[in-house]
Amino acid sequence: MDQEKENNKKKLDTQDEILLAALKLFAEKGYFNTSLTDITEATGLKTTSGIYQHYKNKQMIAKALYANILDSLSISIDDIRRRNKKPSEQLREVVGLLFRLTQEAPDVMEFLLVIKVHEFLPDEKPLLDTAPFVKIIKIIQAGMKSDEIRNIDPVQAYMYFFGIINQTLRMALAGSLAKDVEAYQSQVWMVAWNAICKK
Amino acid sequence: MDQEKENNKKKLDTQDEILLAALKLFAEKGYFNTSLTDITEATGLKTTSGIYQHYKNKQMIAKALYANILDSLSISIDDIRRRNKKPSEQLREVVGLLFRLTQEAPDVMEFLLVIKVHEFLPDEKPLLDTAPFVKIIKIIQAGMKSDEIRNIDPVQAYMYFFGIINQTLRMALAGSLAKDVEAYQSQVWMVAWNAICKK
DNA sequence: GTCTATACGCCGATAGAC
DNA sequence: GTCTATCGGCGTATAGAC
Repeated sequence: MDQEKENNKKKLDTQDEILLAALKLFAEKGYFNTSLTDITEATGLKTTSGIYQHYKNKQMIAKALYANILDSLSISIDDIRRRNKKPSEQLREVVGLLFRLTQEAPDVMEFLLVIKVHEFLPDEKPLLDTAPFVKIIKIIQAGMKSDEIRNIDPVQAYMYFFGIINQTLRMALAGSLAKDVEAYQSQVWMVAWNAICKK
Repeated sequence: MDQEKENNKKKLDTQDEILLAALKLFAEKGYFNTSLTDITEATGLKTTSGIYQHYKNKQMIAKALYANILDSLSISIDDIRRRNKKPSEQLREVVGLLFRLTQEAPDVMEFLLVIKVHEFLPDEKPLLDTAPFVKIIKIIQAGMKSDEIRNIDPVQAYMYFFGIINQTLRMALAGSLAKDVEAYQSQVWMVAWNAICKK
């Protein structure tokens, strides 16, 4: 019950604190510009030694972090597919999710859209082969079957649609947009959807 | 005349050889994963000391390289604007240029599209404030005046148009496309142009 | 202008006490 | 599980001979 109070705001164990600190620092300064000392300080530990209790080395921190992000994105997409039947609605909600993440968790989106993961995790699969993106391709293919989306190469459809979406989010992350990202969402959706929808 | 022979194939002085080696390595492995030793070997020198005759430090190599790339791109765009009157034609040729560069000088495009320059050159201006991109925005604005392009925020038009173009080129660079980039050029142009053209 | 030799600092990582 | 202490290595950079 004393412990309960702790649970309310933060039941974060050290493991997750490390991950959270690393996420912020990697997004801010990049993987190579953040030392274990930086992560240590941001976590509240005194020395880097504490880190090694939880992760084998710096790379493994990044790996765990990346896996977490992809997992959670994958789960969110599953949820969206479950709640919506029409591919167009599914895609619309995925866009909503990505805009919301850009607003509320820009560090996460930085990881997904701008950080070059393969520079420090050379063994990871290409992003397109990754669970969440495979699912997005499936949505697109379903949209073609149901005649909502033009019948072209799914990868090309992805390219057109998420080209526009991702460029918007990237520019938002870079601070190149005048207004909040969310302000662009409905317009950007329309233009992107228009690039792939039937007729 | 003896010297003339040299001029034909390569009048590259050591300065440029260093830049060329650095370009290749930075594009391949990233800035932080390439040591001065790597650059030294790729240049044909024996030790890193030779490098310091030409550049103050590693960062200055990257800076010179980046400046060169932006300059040459800027000049190419000037040339395109001079040779074509209609903004749509100018934009079409810029797209042609970018596709050609992606095919023939992928390292250069890697630098422009995927490398996070600010991680190692923190004082550079944002890409959008850079000469070639200011000129592209001007083309877009001209297109609006001449009623070829929808009258929206130029930055948004840039976002839509180059969102599609750049995503295509990025995927080509990542090896995610089945065919040569050039094979996609005309289709991608049409979709991108359609996203911003009037009616 | 390129080599030899060498210095220096930082960071990642380990051993072991508490 | 966190701290103290410390090591080893790599990568940047400099001084000076050729």
